Amino acid sequence: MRAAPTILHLDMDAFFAAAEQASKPSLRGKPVIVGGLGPRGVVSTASYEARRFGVRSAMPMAQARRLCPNAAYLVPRFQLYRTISEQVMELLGRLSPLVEPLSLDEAFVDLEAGGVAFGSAAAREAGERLRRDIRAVTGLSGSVGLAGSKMLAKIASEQAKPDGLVLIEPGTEQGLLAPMPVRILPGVGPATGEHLRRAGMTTVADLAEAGEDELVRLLGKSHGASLYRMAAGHDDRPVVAERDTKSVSVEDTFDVDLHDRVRIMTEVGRLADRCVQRLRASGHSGRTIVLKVRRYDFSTLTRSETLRGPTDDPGVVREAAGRLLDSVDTTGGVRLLGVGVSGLADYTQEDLFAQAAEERAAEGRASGERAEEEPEGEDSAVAAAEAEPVEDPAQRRWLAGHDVTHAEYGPGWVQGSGVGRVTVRFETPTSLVPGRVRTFRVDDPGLEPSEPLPLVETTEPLPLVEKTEIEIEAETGMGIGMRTDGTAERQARGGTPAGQESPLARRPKSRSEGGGPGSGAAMSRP
DNA sequence: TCTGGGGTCCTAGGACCC
DNA sequence: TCTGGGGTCCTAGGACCC
Repeated sequence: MRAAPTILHLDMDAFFAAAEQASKPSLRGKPVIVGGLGPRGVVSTASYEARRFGVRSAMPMAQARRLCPNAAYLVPRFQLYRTISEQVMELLGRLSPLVEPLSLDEAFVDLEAGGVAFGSAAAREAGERLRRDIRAVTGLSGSVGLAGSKMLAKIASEQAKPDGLVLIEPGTEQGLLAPMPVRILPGVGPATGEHLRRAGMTTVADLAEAGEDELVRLLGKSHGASLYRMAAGHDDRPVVAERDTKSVSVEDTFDVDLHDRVRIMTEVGRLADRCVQRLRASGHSGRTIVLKVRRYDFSTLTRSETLRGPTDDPGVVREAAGRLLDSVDTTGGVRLLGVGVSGLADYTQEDLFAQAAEERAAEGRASGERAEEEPEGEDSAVAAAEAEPVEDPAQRRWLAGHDVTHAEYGPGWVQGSGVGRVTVRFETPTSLVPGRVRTFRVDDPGLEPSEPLPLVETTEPLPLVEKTEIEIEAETGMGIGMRTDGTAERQARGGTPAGQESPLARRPKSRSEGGGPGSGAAMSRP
């Protein structure tokens, strides 16, 4: 707990929905709901206009449609959000080297470490300037909390929403915290909240009065002790810039439950391949393979197997996942399947191969031999992706909200599609009035998918051009959490030999199917 | 038309080892 | 033929967060 409010928490307002409104003038001031549009989708983010109807994050989409039938329903466009996020994080980086991103739309910044503020006045000024800069660069609003600890900075930004700034003056924390409901404390979710309520504790003051021993007795040593400290306003957690990834996983919820054992095994194989692609893209291999199965009744189980050493071989992960599936009873039907890898090691098998090849090459030169190139087998995950159905113009999916360009009418976005037709609204982020709507056949030769356009007019173009593959990954729900600059990041940490190609750079431009319902939906809690 | 997808951390029991 | 006490790894599940 520091004596000055120099920990800043930034939270973008209704981030996904706001980004869509910024890029689609006809949606400004209207309810917008971003999330999975399939039968089992949930809301990722609702615009403030939609929240007035009671729509909330994590709500089933069917319920949102009942509450707010006239909203615009859009599928998330992660590449757009990621691009905006990078711009925002860049602005944060100017304040301090200590920036801790929590998600695409949220981060802590240590202003003292950046030397930009050591007292209240300077901190407030930095926060207001940041909000202005974010609006100027992205066209979006963010809320800022300033306090002497992470917990309070986050509570402050929550109070500042939307589009505001709240500074909690050190010394006032206790009085502020005491009457608040326990749920505002980090680590108190539905289960703990209910647990505490049954014990007669509903406010932070109740927790502080109960004492540490009582909370430890109720919630266990670690949870109880940390909660007691939080309730007393004590939070010394530092802002941490870099965190090591601990696991990589992918999962799919199916529109209808799967019963056929062969189909289930096929899906597990596909998930294993996708998981390995992501694992490699992140520059890791891993030892423990995890299979996740959610049954028809929503009961969820996991099975795991730890290998003797780390792998990033899709065949190995596939087989392990398959063995794990063999031990699971799937009668009754399967709603969700997932494959994950944990116990990560820093280097990919590719790197190890490359190192081994280099060593052999060195030996070869010494003995006058020529070292063999590593065979192509390493890319079987990519090969599997290539084996996906080839794009057929008649089969193109026009996802609601995605950008398109028409040869005659220019840039626009998909407003909806069905029964062989696709409806497009022709407008851009900088259109002054809502654009005109036209309907085409889904196989109209003049219609093409296109990249998101910059939200604000800039002197320099946004770096969107070279990210096509990632965009496609995002559409199919495969790109979540993947950095577009993974190689650069690793180089910055000295992890990648100079000149080595990013795994992403070799990814084929296959528009793989399977972006099922809600695939790609991620949370952006308001 | 009830409940997504990607993570993190913690607990607890059993195996195994010293 | 009573039965010690860790430490660490592995597995499974649960809570929580965005």
